[in-house]
Amino acid sequence: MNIENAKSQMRKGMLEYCVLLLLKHRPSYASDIIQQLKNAELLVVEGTLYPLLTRLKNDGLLQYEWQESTQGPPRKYYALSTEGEKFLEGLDTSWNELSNTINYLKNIQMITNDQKN
Amino acid sequence: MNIENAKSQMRKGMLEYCVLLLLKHRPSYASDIIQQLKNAELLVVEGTLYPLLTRLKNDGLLQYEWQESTQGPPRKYYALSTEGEKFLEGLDTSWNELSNTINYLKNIQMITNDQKN
DNA sequence: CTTAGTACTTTGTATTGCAAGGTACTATGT
DNA sequence: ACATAGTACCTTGCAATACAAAGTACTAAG
Repeated sequence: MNIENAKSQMRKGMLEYCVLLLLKHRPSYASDIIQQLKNAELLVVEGTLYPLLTRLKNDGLLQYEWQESTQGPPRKYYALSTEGEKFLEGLDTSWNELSNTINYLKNIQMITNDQKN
Repeated sequence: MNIENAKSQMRKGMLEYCVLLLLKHRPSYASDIIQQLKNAELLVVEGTLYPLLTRLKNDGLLQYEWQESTQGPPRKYYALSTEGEKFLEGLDTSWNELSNTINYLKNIQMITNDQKN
């Protein structure tokens, strides 16, 4: 166990949320998403992102369309579907709950001892 | 894919952090930890927590000692080791970074387009 | 001695992040 | 025409881990 592994585990599940947040803002293709996440200091690699995008598409949360590029092969632009937008709202709630829980745990000096010994 | 699974994925990796936060506050035994997390609205089951505690102990982050109970079998009280306290500080940093990243992604209206098209 | 309550443990499965390697299209230089 | 570089997409195999489910063991009460 090292701190890098722990950080990696923390990112698990959050990536999905982060990708949907990005796509809500703007339809993008995979390499662009990786670059944007890098800008946000969240490192992701291709082997992680492509299967994730495929999963989300198969679940009906994303749609895509091919677009020509002037500088290379065509790009697959992903965007949120209506269902994806609703799903993202659910993730927002989950994130808020988790965030509140952790801040609560960080701040306790004493948990009310309301269970029997 | 459903929202419950997504929430479960979000918790991945966070549980380790939450358990260490609790144990920093007060040494506890497994059933007690489950109860405390439940109070913090983070549901965990035995099959998740026991292997986690064993992992953390094998990695030298936790110590434990048996204590008699007046109401049943003896309990294994876990507490942070010195190394565990240092590790927890690292997780604090990771949490802050991840939290900042997500809040950033939630708030962007426009990511500066500093990569070429 | 059976039953209930508490506590600890193990096994098997599904999910998913990631490293590594592969395919394919376009542009450039020779 | 051909090689090389750049960009983009995709797949395979492995490791980590949350969870359901089932099992073991101790204590107390009837």
